[in-house]
Amino acid sequence: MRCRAVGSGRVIELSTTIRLHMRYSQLFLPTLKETPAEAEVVSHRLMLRAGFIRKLSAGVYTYLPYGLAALRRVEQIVREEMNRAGAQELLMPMVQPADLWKETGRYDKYGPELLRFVDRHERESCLGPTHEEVITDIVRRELHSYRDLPVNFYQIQSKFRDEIRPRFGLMRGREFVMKDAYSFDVSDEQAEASYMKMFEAYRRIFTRCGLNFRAVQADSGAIGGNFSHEFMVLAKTGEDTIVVCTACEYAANMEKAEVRMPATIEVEPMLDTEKVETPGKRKVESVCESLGIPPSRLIKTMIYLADGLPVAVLVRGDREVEEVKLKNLLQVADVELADDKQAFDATGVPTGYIGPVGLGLRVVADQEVALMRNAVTGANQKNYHLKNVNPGRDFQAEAFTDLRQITTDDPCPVCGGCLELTEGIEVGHIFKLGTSYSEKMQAMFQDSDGSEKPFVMGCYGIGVSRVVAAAIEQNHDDNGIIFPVPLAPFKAIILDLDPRDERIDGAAQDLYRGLTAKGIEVLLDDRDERPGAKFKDADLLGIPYRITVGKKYLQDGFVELRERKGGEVEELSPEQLLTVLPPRIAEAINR
RNA sequence: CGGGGCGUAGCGCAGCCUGGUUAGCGCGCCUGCCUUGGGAGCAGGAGGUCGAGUGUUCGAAUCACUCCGCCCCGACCA
Repeated sequence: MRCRAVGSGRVIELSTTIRLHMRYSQLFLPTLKETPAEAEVVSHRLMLRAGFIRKLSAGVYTYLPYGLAALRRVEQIVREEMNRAGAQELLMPMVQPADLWKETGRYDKYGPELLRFVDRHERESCLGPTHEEVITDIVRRELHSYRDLPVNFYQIQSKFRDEIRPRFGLMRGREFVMKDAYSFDVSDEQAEASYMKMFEAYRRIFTRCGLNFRAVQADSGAIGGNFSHEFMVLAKTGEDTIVVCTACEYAANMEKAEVRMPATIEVEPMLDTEKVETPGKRKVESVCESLGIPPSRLIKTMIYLADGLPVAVLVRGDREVEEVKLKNLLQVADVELADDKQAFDATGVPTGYIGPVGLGLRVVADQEVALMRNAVTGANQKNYHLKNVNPGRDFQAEAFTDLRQITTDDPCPVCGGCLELTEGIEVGHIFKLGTSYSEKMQAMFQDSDGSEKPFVMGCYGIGVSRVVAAAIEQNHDDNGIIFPVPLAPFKAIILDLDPRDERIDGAAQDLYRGLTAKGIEVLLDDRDERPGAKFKDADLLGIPYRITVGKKYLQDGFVELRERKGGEVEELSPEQLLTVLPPRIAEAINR
């Protein structure tokens, strides 16, 4: 069987649709006036209040019709862009045999996040947290020739990861909807081309979703090169801190952001070391105060336990150690700041007076420390510090490298511009996998020269349900959600302020039919509620355009149009509204 | 898994410390009246194994122990 997976051939469209009742009185949309106590972050609170979701158990939620509709909006955009990029959709099983996972060694390695269980025949199984094994199995069975490549398969599916701590509603659930894609190529170069295609597709997806995001370089680790990116939505409640450059495109995870070595070196003659008494001065601040020096003249000595073994870590007094960088340098699984007792046990010196000079411990230092002249450090003796300490002359370190947290005072490592710190929500992650899975699973194809080669793989994830949460985190106000138009389940809502008044009700109904006929997804609030309740719900639900039919219509034949995200109320005749609104919505979607 | 906290009506909470009648309040829900431009008002009503179990006691929502569930903070990640 030969199949061309990518190409410009014609395709058929089978659209997935979600139907929502368009009359509020018929729609199951339970909104809440009060916030359930469990919800801490905005998106979680608003999703509960606006009737998106209800919790079944920790990290596991039911999507109610309105929430499902929002999810489908994101899915639709994802599908369109994945398809545009030449990927093909399939759907893999959620329950997977352990044997497959044992082939790659991940059955043991994956950890407790992988929910394992046995079926009635005592066969070991697991719930798929990701699908590299399954897709690689498919490909090795079905694809055998370089002529079959490249391919990229994706699915949109519920994943289960038994998270240590589910939190923030849909932001970190145990069950969540994910789009995962896997590419297979003949060579590294081709795989990189596939990667770039996905990078582009992701940019388009998140742009179309109306999100403010950045692609940040992620840990390229063993693979090397720039072939792992995380897509971060900038929002206050993000779980990661990221640094972004105000001048160029640079963005990086705080943990990984490289600090640029300062170009200028202070040239200052080295003075003789001198011991000074500093009784009771243990904090950087108090030492500096009593000696009359700025914290940048002090070398701070932190004792860490690296997989349980003590290491001294040096940074300038005004800097903070970045533990991820430290962990990577030391090549250990875990680093932890020693407490006072552990530090004393390791050095024989109370914390506050520890220093690198004559310290019988492993010492690693931040690169900046190497540039310091005549610095102050602990004297390794209670109540004493040393002045005029010089790296190289007075102590050695096994490494002088980037070990500290980047700050907004540092220049952008790419262009030298100014940096800003923001919180980010990771909504997508793409990386080049190489041949590790295909080799372990013996997934080979025959190349044009007749040789057998392992497929070169890439994998690409999007947290679809998380995108919905992120969109809300980024777009809300005190009154509720402000949906980006492309993600809004309904583009407009008509407030029928008095369904019992024939003229008002008639006008509302006419508008409803008129907009529907023009293909606008509109919600008609025909409930027997007081106006206040309707206004509140319309705001809470985040519907982009609100049309009010009330007294003003009786008086002068006008209905009101207002954008949810703010702005003026426009008074229009129903006819004007029907001509004005549809193009505006179309423009907002295609922007 | 470590640290902190919570579990009382659909939701938000009081009561518990100091044990003692029919366990309260607000919102929501039902009925009726009334009202209709930012979650109205009045009247009536339904709704509770007080998370579960064991113990202490004449008597437990209240005290003790065990378990379960949930939330928040840390290490993981879409």
